[in-house]
Amino acid sequence: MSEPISRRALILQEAAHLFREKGYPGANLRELARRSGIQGGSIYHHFASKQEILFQLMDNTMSDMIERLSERLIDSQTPYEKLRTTVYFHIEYHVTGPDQTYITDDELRNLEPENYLRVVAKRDRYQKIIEEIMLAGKTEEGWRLAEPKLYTRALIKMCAGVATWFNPDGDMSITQVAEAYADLLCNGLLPR
Amino acid sequence: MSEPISRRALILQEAAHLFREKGYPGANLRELARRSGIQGGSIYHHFASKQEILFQLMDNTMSDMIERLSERLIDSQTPYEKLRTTVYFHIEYHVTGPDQTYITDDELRNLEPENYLRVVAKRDRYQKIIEEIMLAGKTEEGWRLAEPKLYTRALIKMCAGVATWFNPDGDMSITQVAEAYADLLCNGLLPR
DNA sequence: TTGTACCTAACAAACGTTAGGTTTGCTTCT
DNA sequence: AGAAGCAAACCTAACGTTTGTTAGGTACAA
Repeated sequence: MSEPISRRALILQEAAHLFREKGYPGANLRELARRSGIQGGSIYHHFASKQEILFQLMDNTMSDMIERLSERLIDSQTPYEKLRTTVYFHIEYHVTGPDQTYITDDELRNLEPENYLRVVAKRDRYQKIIEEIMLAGKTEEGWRLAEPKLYTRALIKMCAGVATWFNPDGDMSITQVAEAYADLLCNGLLPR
Repeated sequence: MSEPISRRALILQEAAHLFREKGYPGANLRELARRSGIQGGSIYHHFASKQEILFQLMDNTMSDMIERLSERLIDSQTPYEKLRTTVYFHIEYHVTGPDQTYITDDELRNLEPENYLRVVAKRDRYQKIIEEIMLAGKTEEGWRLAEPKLYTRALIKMCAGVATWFNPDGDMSITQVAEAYADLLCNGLLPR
């Protein structure tokens, strides 16, 4: 079945959780090591520095998001379908991997300049994918939007925000939330 | 005109800025003192601890938000007007005081249990105000929303998110952005 | 003279990081 | 098969620095 998780992967996983709990500067490597089942110093056998752990975490997540969203969009034809797919994906990805996505959305300020640029570049690529959908919707289906970039950001923020309050044991499923959010974006609050 | 700012207020202001820059655990009191024009230890003449600075910051901000939003809503009559007013206010408040609002939205995890509860209580009061508007819109104007709480959160997240990218020197004013966001919430993307 | 506002210097603890040693499992040679 | 070699994975103990916080003092205005 699934391979046994490598220690390196385990450290990254625990780091995501710990960084979300305490923030990057508030998390310490001894605690991270403990949760990963090794001693403090042994972290450095797998990573060169604390900073590298953060960078790998964020860089991996961004790559994964771009790849997975692109895959999903292949099956969608119209801009309308693509928009709904994107809303679904973005919410689902944030809710299922809340640690990774929280770090990636929120710890940019703690990246050293070089790492910062690389992660931001990937984030911009991801945004661009959604922006293109908005643009296509405008030209092909007459969507009512002046600034595609503006609404791209609105979509990203509101969908990412779901992860901060969503409760798997609550009375709404991810799909139901995604449906509701997609409806809001498409049709708005006012009656038609 | 405006009174000379008290040292205490200055420290809070600089703390908001510093905490946003580095995160609460990443910010240190000597740097905060330096920016406030005093020596490290002197912070403790004004505050009992680093934690108290964070709490005062967040608590003040939440109180201010509740008060100011309530004031603004007095002039609005219909749920429709109230919704637009809320969108305007929430965006404007986040864009004009990005340090305070960022901390308040983001540093909950670093509050000690007692402080946490008090700030969350105020945050919930703020949310409740918006939720009531959603509910009124549904019953009085037939808005299309199943879960008012759901859309309240969507509104809050997407409007707060503006502060992360808004540029006062860019080619859109706060008002223009607010207009666009309010339109999106009311009417959605699809043509009518 | 009394209290507010601040400074200086130090404390103990916690931090990221490093050096050097030990264990473990695999490969290679005889 | 068994010994020898080796690199990866990990441990232990320590380093220098930074951290929040405190104690005790000074300057000054009411």
